[in-house]
Amino acid sequence: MGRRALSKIRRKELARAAHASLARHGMAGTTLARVAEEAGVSKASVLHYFRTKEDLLEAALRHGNSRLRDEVAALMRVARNPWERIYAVIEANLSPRAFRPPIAHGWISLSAAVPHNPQYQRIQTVIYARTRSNLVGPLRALSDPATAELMTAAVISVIDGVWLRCSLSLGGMSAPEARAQFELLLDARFPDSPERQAARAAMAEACRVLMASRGIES
Amino acid sequence: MGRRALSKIRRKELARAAHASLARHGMAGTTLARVAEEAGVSKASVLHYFRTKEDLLEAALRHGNSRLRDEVAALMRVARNPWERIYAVIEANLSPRAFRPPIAHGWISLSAAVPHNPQYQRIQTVIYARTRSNLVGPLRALSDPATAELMTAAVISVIDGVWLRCSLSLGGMSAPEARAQFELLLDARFPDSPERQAARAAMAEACRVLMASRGIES
DNA sequence: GCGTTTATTGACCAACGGGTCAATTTACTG
DNA sequence: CAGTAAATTGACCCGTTGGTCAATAAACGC
Repeated sequence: MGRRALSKIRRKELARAAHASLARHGMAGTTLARVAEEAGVSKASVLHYFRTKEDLLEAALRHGNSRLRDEVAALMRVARNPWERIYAVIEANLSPRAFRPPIAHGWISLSAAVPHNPQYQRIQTVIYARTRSNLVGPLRALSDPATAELMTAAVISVIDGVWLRCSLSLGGMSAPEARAQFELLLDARFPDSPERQAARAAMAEACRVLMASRGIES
Repeated sequence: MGRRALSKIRRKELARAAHASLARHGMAGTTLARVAEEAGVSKASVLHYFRTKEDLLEAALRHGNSRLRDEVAALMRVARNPWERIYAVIEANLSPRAFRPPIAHGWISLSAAVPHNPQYQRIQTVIYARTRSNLVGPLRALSDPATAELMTAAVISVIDGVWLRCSLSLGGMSAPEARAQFELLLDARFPDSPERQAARAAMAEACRVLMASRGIES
């Protein structure tokens, strides 16, 4: 095994460990020692692969987001029309793999750090732009540009809102509850047409299949 | 001046200082020394009024929320019908006094700490329950119970979403943009009736008057 | 096999954070 | 005024944390 490949693997594993620690213990509780323990290496080793803690957390942020991004990408590849693309984004954000209190908590912890770290801010901007792009495209196909923009912003707000609520574990925001909110929001401009119903069912099923194939239960 | 009253005042001032530090420097950057500096006292004095840092931050959380609560309460007293009560909640959450990146940042910072502190969790639960109650009441008067519940949850999600976006200062979520999202959401179940239009205008004006009377510019 | 990277680690360090304490000053009470 | 309680603070303590370093072990190229 090449040293180069090993290095990549170690970095990935450390990013995963950092993300796990972030999810379980939050930003304050995520120390180099804990990440090292989680990864089963020494603290000095962590610093060997990441010069600073900020670098490590940045990798953790990218790692955590990559899971969601892959989820969205997988469903987007399955989607065949605008409605399916919209539901691909929604279902990916509610998939049992991602929509869980610890994951949401890690996400919020990093969001809280964004104003103090330009690098985090850049990453967040990219994430935001991608989600926006994924939504505004299909919505433009279904409505006028202004409506598409507004609906996109509103859908993103609801995503952030339900994720925040999920991270707090208060009243335990569940995926079905969240789904109902998205339906309500979409109702504001779109009738529940057969195409929309079919797309909703198709993407929910696609998400279920993807989860089941990975052995993840909802 | 009684010692008792002085103590109350000092605690309030320290809570304010802690909240200000939280808004400016986030949770990690909020140290006892910084709060002391912000309040113009020594670090030991801070510990004299709050046995522990957790106590201090709890007070800061209550303080920050009390401003929003007072805002909502003031507008709710002005409101005379269900629609006005709904817009009272929305406008209070978008008032220039509260809807600002630093304030939102402080709020998110504390939200990130909620899973690690039962006391914070309890406070958040109360805040959530109050907002919910403020919304579900008027909504029940305008629709069936199930719709009222769902719309309440969705409005809260949008509130949290726009606040989170506001705290990130990405794309700079503005109050008008946020307002448009609430309008869109409400459109899902309610026509833009004359009553609704009148209430919207009335509460926006009431909020403006309240702000102006305090010398706060939007 | 040999020299040179690279990985890994324990030991160590300086900075900092929360929290304690004793001492001094200030304000109330009788 | 005297005495007591509260306020205020500087000095100090100690655990933790991010980060450094030199030493050792492993892996690679030749």
